[in-house]
Amino acid sequence: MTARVTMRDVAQAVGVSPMTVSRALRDDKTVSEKTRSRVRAVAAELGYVYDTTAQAFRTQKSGFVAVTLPSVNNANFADTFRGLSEAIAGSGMQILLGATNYRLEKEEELVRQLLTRNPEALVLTGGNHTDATRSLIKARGLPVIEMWDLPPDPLGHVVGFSNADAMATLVTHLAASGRRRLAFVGASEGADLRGAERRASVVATAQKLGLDDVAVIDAGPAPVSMRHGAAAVERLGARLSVFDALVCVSDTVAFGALSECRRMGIDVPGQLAITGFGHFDVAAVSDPRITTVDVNARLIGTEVARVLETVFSGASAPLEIEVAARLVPGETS
Amino acid sequence: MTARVTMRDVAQAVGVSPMTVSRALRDDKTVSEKTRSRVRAVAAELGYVYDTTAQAFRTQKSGFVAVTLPSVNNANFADTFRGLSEAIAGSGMQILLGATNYRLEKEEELVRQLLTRNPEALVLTGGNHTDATRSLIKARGLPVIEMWDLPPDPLGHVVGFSNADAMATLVTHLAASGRRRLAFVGASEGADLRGAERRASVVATAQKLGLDDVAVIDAGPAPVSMRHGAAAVERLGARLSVFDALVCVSDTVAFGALSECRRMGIDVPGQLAITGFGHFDVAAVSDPRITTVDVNARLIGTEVARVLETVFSGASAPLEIEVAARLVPGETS
DNA sequence: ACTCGGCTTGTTAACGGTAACATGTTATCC
DNA sequence: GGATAACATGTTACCGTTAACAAGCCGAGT
Repeated sequence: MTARVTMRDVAQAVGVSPMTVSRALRDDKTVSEKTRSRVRAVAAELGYVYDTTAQAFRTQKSGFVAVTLPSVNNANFADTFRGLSEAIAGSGMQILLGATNYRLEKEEELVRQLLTRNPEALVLTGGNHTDATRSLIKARGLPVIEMWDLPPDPLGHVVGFSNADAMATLVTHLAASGRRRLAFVGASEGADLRGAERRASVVATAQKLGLDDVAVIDAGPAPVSMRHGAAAVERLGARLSVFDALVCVSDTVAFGALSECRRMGIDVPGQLAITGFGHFDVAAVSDPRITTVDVNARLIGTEVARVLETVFSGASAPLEIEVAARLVPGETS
Repeated sequence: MTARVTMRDVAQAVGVSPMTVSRALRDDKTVSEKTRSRVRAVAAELGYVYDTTAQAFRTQKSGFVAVTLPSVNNANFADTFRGLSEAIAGSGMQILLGATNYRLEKEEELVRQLLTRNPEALVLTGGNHTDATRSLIKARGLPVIEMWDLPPDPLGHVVGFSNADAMATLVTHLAASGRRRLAFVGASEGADLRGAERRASVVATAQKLGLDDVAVIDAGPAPVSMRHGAAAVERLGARLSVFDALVCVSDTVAFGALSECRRMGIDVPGQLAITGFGHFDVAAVSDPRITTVDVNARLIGTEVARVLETVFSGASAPLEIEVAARLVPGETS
């Protein structure tokens, strides 16, 4: 294995100083066109590969944006990630991704790890963090964006929507079409915080509208999947007839519930309404189509990218961008 | 903004040399227990954050494993990613992720970019790469793993399965249950290479078994989604009756097709069989359950992690690990 | 008491770039 | 023609950490 080719080698081959090579490769306007092209050619010929690590070290700018997501295995978060990656690509920033598995302690560990890489900004999902996470971040003083939520006490910038408001709209829609006996199907207490917010909102809105008390059905630990939704309905069995609407924490759960209802011969929406959350493909394609809430996951990503651009170009005041979440009526309600 | 806290500061506060701090923080056994704990305490007190960039630079080991996936927005690849991340977490390696959007040129650009970060290993999806990508990688001489395929001429290690064999099994299964007029629903030519392999295998196997010539139905550019599957069936309309089986490139497409069939009142599997690929949740939960092929996406990830461990502990010969893909009969065939 | 070896700590230089400043070189103007 | 500006390139030092080697200290063995 031959030693790696550095700028020094390229410089020597061209007959200039390493500094000139550095400038030529970075499109610094002070190098002559002639020199630049010679440097480029020689660099390619020698198989020179730029060392971003060295650059990051010297300039103290890593070129990284650290991002934490609860899970990549979720079409919504994956959409956000994609929107963010694609929109940020042009700026030369690279994403350093970590998954928290819906756990704040894992998030803390992750943030700790990510910070050692000197990211130039930090993007977190949600507005809930351990105290240690919060102080770590504050001490570091780097730009932070919280997304997917509208935290009451944000760490910095925010790009999100109100899970509570979105759910309230959904419950109001159900009430308007005559549903009164709601059950909320979601993850067990604790883990999924946005899910918990949705649950609380369903309970509160139902109360406000004078509906029956909402039954809370535990579909298992977060992240709850299609299988969990199906299993929850299966476990309910005949007791299902007590309800006239299942409000599910996400479209995946709703789809699982819907499929199981079909197997059990329950008429949706005749006997039972089912709603989801997230506007996943499965909700739009399934038969019947599932009533859901479009949270514009991809847009959240691109908006985060826009905030980052603003921040990197030297912005000051924390931005708070609210992304519209809108009801998407389907055939299950 | 106060200047960042470095090892020098910690050293000064403790009254030792930076070297001792370095050793203490890295669990070098040559520091005394007393010194180590003092260093730890002071570091925490001062809010010292280890600088991995500097370490990576000095040691010429980045601690990164570069990974390219066609898309994160695909439950299979997301599973692989998750399996890999979780299995690799203990080794202290961090994943640097990039998405190719199913395009080899994008892969090349990505590899080029990732290499500037000095990854210690490179994990690529599939065995197809541009010539430039291949030579870039070979020149660098770092460990490579190709996954999700069994390339005839691998760059290094391999963890995958034969898309062709898996599809052949599926077609054989259809033939055995009397289906003879197959249509393959997949992405347009060119983009999705594993999809193309599957298509070729369906065509070849049908021929070998003496079935009718397979119709190839273009559902759109990769990645093909549920919506694409539904739209393709909708476009076919009455012409659908020509076939007795739709072999779809993935479960998402199959689910879209299935849903549209239901809307159109087509009896599945009575009039038409539908098969998918990938063993996504949606295939297992939908009613009817979709016949599919389980490719063990998560296992691919964990196996890749195992290969990496082997490589980092100084292995030599290229490993080729074949992951079993198995038929999962459902209710749609 | 003296030597030797093991344990713990310190010193030096370097990893590959680039900011800041210095210097050389060529046009431009009166 | 000489001064001045505009452009092109070079020099120096440093970013934070650690490998390699040097050195101090202490107890055991003779």
